[in-house]
Amino acid sequence: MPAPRRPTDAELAILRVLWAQGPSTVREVAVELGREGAYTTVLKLLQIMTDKGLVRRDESARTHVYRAARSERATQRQLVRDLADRAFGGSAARLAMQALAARKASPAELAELRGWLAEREGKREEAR
Amino acid sequence: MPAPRRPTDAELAILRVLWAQGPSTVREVAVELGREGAYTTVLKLLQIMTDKGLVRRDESARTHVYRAARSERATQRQLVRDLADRAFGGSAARLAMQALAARKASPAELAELRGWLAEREGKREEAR
DNA sequence: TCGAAACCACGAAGACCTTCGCAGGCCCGC
DNA sequence: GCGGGCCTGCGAAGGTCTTCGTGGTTTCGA
Repeated sequence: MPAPRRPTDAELAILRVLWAQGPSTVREVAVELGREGAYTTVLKLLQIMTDKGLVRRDESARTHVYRAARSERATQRQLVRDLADRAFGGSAARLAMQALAARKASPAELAELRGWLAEREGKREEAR
Repeated sequence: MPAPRRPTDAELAILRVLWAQGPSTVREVAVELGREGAYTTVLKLLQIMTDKGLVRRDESARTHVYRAARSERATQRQLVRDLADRAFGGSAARLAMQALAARKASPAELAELRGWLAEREGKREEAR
């Protein structure tokens, strides 16, 4: 694969449904998106995404079933890296700080983040 | 302003030059981008960005001077919020953690981040 | 069996992005 | 004064993204 292009907005919306619901038919995706009326639009997008390798299609049944080709985490990491490069001089840490400044995080999330940092700190200590 | 659309890749590249160098002419931007040969492309982009309100143009001299309309931080926050909504269910904290996992941060950056978190912790303590 | 419903493929339309060539105006050095 | 160089505006070409209509096929129930 020659460097997977970053998913577009519409593609990402579909991927989110697939990640949340698991393998789904066109109709299931359309319903979840609240776009049941635009069935063929969703279908076309899924066809394009299949060509791009963003999703895989199971054609064994008459009604095809689609699933995301890459995991949510892997895609998130790609998007984050991309944004870091385009707008933060490649620095993920600066991106992280702007993220926390841009939007309030719940106490639970902050605690998780602190824990994550503490663990990393521990590893650095070990390495000495 | 009716919600400024997210800058495209080419626009962001130009904005980065303007943030780094301050108000600049088309040529200065083109040179910094290493695209002096594509002068009119840069010019066109700046004209479009002026129409969109992404940059402001000083036409008092024959050679126009452009400057970013919004600060780097404000734009970064917008982009981060956008990405959080599109790919992280709106959670900035999860975005931040993925960012740190996706790309190594320098010790200095990690220290800064820890300090930032500690400060926030302090504020929460005060608030009690 | 037959018609409606559901499904897929395809193509085209319209919007945006990016690129670049060309034309016209201004300014400076010779 | 004039030619070359630099500047801007304009428009069009080519690509991608998103939307949707049409048409053909399969399936299922009355």
